[in-house]
Amino acid sequence: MGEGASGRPVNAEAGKALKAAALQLVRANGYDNVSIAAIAKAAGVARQTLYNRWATKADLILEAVFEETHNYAAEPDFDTDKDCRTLLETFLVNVFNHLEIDGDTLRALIAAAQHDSGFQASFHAGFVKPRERMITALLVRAQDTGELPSSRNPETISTLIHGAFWYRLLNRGALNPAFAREIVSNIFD
Amino acid sequence: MGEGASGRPVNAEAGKALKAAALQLVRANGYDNVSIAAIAKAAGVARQTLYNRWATKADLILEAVFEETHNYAAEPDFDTDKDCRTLLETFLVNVFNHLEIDGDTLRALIAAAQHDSGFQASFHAGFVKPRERMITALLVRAQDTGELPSSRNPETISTLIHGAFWYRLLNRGALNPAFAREIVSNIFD
DNA sequence: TTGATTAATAGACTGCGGTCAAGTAATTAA
DNA sequence: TTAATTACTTGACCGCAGTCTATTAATCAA
Repeated sequence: MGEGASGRPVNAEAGKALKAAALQLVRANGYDNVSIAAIAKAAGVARQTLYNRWATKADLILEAVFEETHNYAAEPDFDTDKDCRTLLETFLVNVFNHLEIDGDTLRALIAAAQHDSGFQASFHAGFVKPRERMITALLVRAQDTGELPSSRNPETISTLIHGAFWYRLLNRGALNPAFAREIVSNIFD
Repeated sequence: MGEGASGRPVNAEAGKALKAAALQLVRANGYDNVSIAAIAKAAGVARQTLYNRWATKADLILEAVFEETHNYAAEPDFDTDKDCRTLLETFLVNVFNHLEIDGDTLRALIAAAQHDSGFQASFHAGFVKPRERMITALLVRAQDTGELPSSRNPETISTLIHGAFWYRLLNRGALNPAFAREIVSNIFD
């Protein structure tokens, strides 16, 4: 057993090239206008190599587009003396901002999750659940500081917040700072 | 000009048969497991006849599944002396109930709207917008009766309510009376 | 060097949604 | 009866996601 047991070693470059090509093509042309074949061709790799690494197109795009998202500005900064209300609002503004780049892709991934329960599971684990936890944690903290009545249920409020965001996204409504402010105001006022 | 100008008349039976077959097959097997060809075959009609009437599979299913929904229990009953809070809660419970039949189909239609802007438009006009208006009207009434502070924005609250519902639906969470109660409680308490 | 093992390639294949074009059937007007 | 018009049928066609199989390439162990 052990790591590199035997056999031809995996070409790490191929995986990187596929993710890079997928990212570039999808952002340029939109999820539905980019074929698996085109991504493989742009990466200079056989189509089947792609399927060796990811089960579906959606799995590849999820990883390609959102592994870089983990880096910049995902988690809200807990180590400030700002109040939770402000923390939440700026967090939402940041998320909404990023969606100007990847909003269309995210819409396509949510759609893909609806007819592929395998992808649904990884999408939920890799995207949905972590964001739910961030907001819930922030709300719990708001209860600690007394900004939010302890009678409210943080999970439910988290659902309300994410729901508003998904609803606007999927119906192509505006996701701007004003909307972030309005959500926050409805939670805290 | 005028109605039946000339030419072979439309066979109304064909349209009905297609909707009936679509309804039955989709509820039995799920949206993604029913092909256009299967629906046409079950209706005893050519595939092209289907495309004479509807632009896409989604358009047909939307009409087939939700024309009967217009009938039973869509609008909340405004002519009672119940308070708006109760009205909203029972309305939500009714909607959630119906989703035990057509929830999967609705998920598929929301997904379809994400990669077809033509269908997106008709789905929004025929399904999304009417329901938004129902809830908004109910909330305005709640402000009239004083149940809801007039400082709140009914449109935003409507988005929060629908969003929570969509979020649960798309993430396959439970849509039960307890959730309806929790939503209402977060709006009115 | 030889074998076993695993990766990568190439290409055929399936089923799907949707389009297109040619032919046939049913109706109205002349 | 004939011509025009419109609906319906039939079957070919396209591009796509995903599967399958046979072949070739790279590595380790004997």
